[in-house]
Amino acid sequence: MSTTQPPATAGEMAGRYEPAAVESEMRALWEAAGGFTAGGTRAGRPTFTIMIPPPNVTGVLHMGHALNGTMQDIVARHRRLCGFDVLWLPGTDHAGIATQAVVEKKLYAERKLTRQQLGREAFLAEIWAWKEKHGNYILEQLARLGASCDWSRTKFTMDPALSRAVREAFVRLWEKGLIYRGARLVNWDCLLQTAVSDDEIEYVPRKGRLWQLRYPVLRLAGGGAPGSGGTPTHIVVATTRPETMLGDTGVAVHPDDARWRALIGATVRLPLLDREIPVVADEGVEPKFGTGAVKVTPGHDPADYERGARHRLPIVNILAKDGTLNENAGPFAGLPREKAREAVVKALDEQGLLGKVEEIEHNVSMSDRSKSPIEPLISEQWFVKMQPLAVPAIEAVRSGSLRFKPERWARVYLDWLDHVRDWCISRQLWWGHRIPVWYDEDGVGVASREDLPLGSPHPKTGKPIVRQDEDVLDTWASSWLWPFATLGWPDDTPDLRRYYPTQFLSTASEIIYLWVARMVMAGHEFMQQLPPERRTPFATCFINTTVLDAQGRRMSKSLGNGIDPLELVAQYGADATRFSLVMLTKEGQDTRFAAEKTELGRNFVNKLWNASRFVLSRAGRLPVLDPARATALEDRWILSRLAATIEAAGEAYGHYDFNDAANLLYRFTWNDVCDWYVEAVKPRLLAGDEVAAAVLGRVMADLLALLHPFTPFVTEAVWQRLRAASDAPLEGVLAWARWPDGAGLRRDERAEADLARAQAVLTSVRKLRQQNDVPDRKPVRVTVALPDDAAVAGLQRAQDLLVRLGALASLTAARNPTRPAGAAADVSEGIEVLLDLEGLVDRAAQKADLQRTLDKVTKQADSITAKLSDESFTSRAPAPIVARERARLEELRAEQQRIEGLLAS
RNA sequence: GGGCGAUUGGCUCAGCGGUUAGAGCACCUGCCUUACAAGCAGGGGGUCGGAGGUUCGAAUCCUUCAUCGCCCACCA
Repeated sequence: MSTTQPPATAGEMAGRYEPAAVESEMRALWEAAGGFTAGGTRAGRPTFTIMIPPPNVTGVLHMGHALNGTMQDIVARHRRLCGFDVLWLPGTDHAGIATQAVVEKKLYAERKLTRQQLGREAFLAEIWAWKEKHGNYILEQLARLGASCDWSRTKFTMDPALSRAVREAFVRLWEKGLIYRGARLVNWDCLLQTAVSDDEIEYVPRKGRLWQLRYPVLRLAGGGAPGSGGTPTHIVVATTRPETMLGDTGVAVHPDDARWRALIGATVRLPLLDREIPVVADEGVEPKFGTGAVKVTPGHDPADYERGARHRLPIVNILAKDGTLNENAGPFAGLPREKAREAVVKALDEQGLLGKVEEIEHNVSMSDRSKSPIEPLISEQWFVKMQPLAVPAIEAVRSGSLRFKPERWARVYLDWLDHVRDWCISRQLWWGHRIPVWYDEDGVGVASREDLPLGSPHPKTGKPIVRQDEDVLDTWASSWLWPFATLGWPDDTPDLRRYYPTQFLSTASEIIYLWVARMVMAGHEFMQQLPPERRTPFATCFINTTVLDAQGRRMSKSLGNGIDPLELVAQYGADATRFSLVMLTKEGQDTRFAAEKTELGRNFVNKLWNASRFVLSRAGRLPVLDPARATALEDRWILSRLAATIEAAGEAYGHYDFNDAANLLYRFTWNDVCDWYVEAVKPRLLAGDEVAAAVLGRVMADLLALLHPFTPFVTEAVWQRLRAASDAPLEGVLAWARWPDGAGLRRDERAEADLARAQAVLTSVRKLRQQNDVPDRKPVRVTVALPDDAAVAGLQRAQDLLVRLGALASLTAARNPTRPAGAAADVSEGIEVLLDLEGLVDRAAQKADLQRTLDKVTKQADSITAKLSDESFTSRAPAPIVARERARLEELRAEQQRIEGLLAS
């Protein structure tokens, strides 16, 4: 084998932008320049803070993260360019259940060990070891997308400082009486053996059965015998979970239901256990469903729990924590719930107490985490009273200290807060913040900021402490403190004072309840040293769109339809991935995405790269622009367009309208700069024209800054090259440069109109060339007829440009020029363009084309004529609108005449 | 059962009361023009889901229907 020099890649040879090398080079450049650490030399400036929604430590970057990270980075980079001291703080969430599950699985796969076998301490050590090894993976992935986070301030929800904050918050709430422990019906995950919150369950439609069970009536309300007066001897209830009948403590019917009214107040016998239970009247029963009679199982159904409470029915719990039936299930004790269901049905059937059985589709509640069915179960849990915390969180939106974008999400937020329920914060897990409550021998609990060693005296009772609560806190009990706990709270740190509250939170709609609302509550509850409007943890909550697959389905692991953002980065580049996402993502609108769509961004980045390559290689030194010397039409035009673009882009960025900003910059870059300006100026540039070079230098520098938030790598790379070639005093690193201020630029309406007219003429010329098989570079004599003197003058100002770009032998412009015989003709915008072909014209194609234009114009003219002859329009529409229609009609008439003239000749 | 969103060229989406409804992709034609074929030039194609209404004027506002999607809700 012979060794050879690595050849230039095919891509480089062909002028293709190759992102991989540039990206790592630029990251190194930023790193060398000090990285994106907040404060430092910018300590004197106004701050702009973004807290990353901490992804799970177990996480792997998916499209949602990529989109969210891109949005935050766009804002961070834009604000940095605008001169702010930007802190974008990164970090990860310990994600209790998810992480514990990952490590448990690994432990079992590798060493056939369960966590119980290992014991609490050793198991936690395993998780920490896992976290140290893999915990930063997702942040590293984000960095590859270009995220300009302050990596020196990276936080983790179980860092000692954050853990301290969690404990402080718990104790404060405890002291205010907002934390209580109680036996409540919770959503029990039998697989993970923990409670999960309402927000962590989902309803999945499943095929099931609706069984009718017959409970014998023992005696009527007044003590009458069953069946007397024609009353039913049995009450028939319908259920999808027959095994829960073992926990029934009543039967409910609607008070107005004629079928059962006679049984209200009666006592019935609960079969199998021979318990006597009452029949109660409850408005909440839907007579039309099932049999109209509902078994009431307060221990195992949330609706029944409340119904039972209304009628003071006792609660019987028949389930153990692992999902098997307990001693209250009598003969069925010890059976797993599925087996118990069969056994109960069989037993009832044997006693002739089973009624109709129907196949139905119904919603089954499933645990988000384990995907196993949720069993509502009474258990002792810790709760936070939410009502008092919700009040200021509602006020935050009402007063405008918190804004949602799109605004409609505010209602979702408010609706939830209006009906907020107490938050079950205890989890029967090991991985998480252990509940800081200690008990004495009588079981009297106390919350404490400091650990209470076993044997030490209980601060209230004085009796020795015997144990700490076994449970840990819900993960959200740490992440709701994220906006300030990451800055050092509860200590009064300089960071906390400087960077709280934050300005921008970007997240997904799914966690408005779980996270956003709770952070606002926490901000108002725990940051009371600040005035109320400054307690709100973020000024804007930006809700991202959902990235769907090409068929419009959610991307999910189980469907396998997800796209790995890093594969896009590898294939198309980080800039291309980011830019494509922004171009395809309109605020508030879900996005259908397929990998190929990244070509959009890749092509754009490539275009930008090549345009700059051309300028930098052909222009020589780029002098500082003196706007006074930029007198050529194309120069005045592009500078005017630049002025307009800076203004519009600034506006769009400021309003977080990223899609608008990207579209606008795309068009300016591709159409205005590349298609027109660079083409117009090529000969000048190659001839060493300094003004053209200076204009290009200015346009490029400003454009790179405008695009930098979207495509940081390529813009930085070009900036570095531009800086080396330019006499302008450009900052050393684009990432910390200044946002274009438009100095020396102004809108030039006349230049824009002149150029638009020239573009129309040129398009006609090119069209005629193609129609008549005239090669692009063969010089042609062109005559243009224009509607008025102003247009004629305007076209004359564009003469040089037209001759150059259109390869014209001559250009004649007048209102009514002499028309050369045998010319090819085109009419558009009231401008008639004639190409002198000395009779070599394809008459048929010509006529067909002109006829089509004429039809269109005639149709429009007719519709305006009708409009103008309508009295109600002319009298009621605003005068300027009517005048505009009149003017438009005149133009159309003139155009009609021109075309008719051409068709007649 | 409520709430929200969507329905615009073949596809994916902009436009959200006022001239001729736009873009990218795809398509047709001609071009390897020394920045870019991941490109250049030119072109064709939609009356804006259906029906009603408001208005001088509606893709844009209102009502209603249809279809699709998301969220919330204790129909056992």
